[in-house]
Amino acid sequence: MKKITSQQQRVLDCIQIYLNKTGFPPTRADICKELGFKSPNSAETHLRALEKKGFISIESGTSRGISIINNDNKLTKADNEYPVIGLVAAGSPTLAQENIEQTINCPNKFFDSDFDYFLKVKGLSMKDVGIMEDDLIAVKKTNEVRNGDIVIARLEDEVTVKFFQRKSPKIVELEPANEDYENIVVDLEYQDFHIEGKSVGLLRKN
Amino acid sequence: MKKITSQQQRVLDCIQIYLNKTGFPPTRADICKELGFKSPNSAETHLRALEKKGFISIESGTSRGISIINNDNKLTKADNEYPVIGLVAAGSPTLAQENIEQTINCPNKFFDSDFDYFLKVKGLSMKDVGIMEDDLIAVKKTNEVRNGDIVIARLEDEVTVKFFQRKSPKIVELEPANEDYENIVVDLEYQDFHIEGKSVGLLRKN
DNA sequence: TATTATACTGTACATATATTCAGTATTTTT
DNA sequence: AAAAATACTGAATATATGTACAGTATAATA
Repeated sequence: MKKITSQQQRVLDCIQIYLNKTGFPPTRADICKELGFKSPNSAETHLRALEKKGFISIESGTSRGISIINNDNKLTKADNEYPVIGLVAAGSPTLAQENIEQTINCPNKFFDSDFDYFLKVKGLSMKDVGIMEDDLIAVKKTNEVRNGDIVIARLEDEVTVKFFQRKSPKIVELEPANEDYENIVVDLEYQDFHIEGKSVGLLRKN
Repeated sequence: MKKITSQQQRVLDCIQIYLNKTGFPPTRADICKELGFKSPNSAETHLRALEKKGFISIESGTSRGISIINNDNKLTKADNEYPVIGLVAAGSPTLAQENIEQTINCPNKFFDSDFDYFLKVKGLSMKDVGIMEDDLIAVKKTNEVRNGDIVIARLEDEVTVKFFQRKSPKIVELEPANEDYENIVVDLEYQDFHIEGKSVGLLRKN
């Protein structure tokens, strides 16, 4: 099996998550929507690369004709095995094999909304709302968030958990829940900013 | 679940077999080809009937947007319904029917220790360790607790969640995690005191 | 008995979708 | 240094597909 690139891994994860959520594979457009691509050909070329490397098979001329081949990896466990991903200082919290610390067996409808993975929290920037170090946040992958939502956001190469506040069409503010931390003002025009998802619940083991 | 007809069962089986074989659901035409129908509407009407009866779900306007709804709780044998008990100011958190607000389906080995019920938290006396109002504490019923454990204790008629500290054979201190609250010193000789259990985890829905 | 559900055929069409072509740019490999 | 792979945008198109409409016929139900 040839080496997979990080972007190709994101596409592969996207397919698996879509499958878990809906029961059928995504279209090229679905992948674009999920990962922020603007052309269906972006998804297409990634799919062809994944097919060439043996990670998926594609049925030609068939809508949603994608199937994941190597099902012995941890992503394709039983429906209710959720990966736990460490909140690393740099890079996105991808579902890449090396980022999965463990998996947790959890009912699919455990929280009020469905969700995609658990994120292990580092730091105390949200301690005033009871999010402590090593807590597990149930994250729903989406970029449809509202003001006041607790979001998992990537700013440049750093991933953080903060309150989301849209100040203007081009300005977003990330607000911590800890007086020792400052608000982060994001200028969407000049900074690389992406919403990974939002918190739909929390789990703590002690 | 309503009764399924033999033809509808054939269609349902066809979908499952197609899924196992290809990894994605069939189209109407695929079903027709497999079962010998000559009109896609034959498949369509069967699908609508299966949807109406709750066997499948169909995503409107979506190619191959069929997913089989499996209510097989045989896979989730290790799951259990755990009661959620409100933390009332007076009285013990008993498992009496009238105290159970709801139940939550949760794997038995969800937390590091087994547990007996969820306690819904009132107040903010433990906010500095991230236990907020309406959080659900997983409680293990026991009176074997150690210093520093988060315990659910009853003092006279009041139930609270606090840190446990044994000061002497007859003196116990209950310590909040909130500077606005005072430590509670308990004299076991003169006060009615009982350990209901200890916290082994926490669950929050938002 | 009237009505609804089941079980089809057959045609038609809007749109969902795969896929090709034309570009640009960067990185990796040979 | 050249070639190949990666990583995209954007437009265009053939076709794959869901789905509505028009019928026919039988069985189950109220």
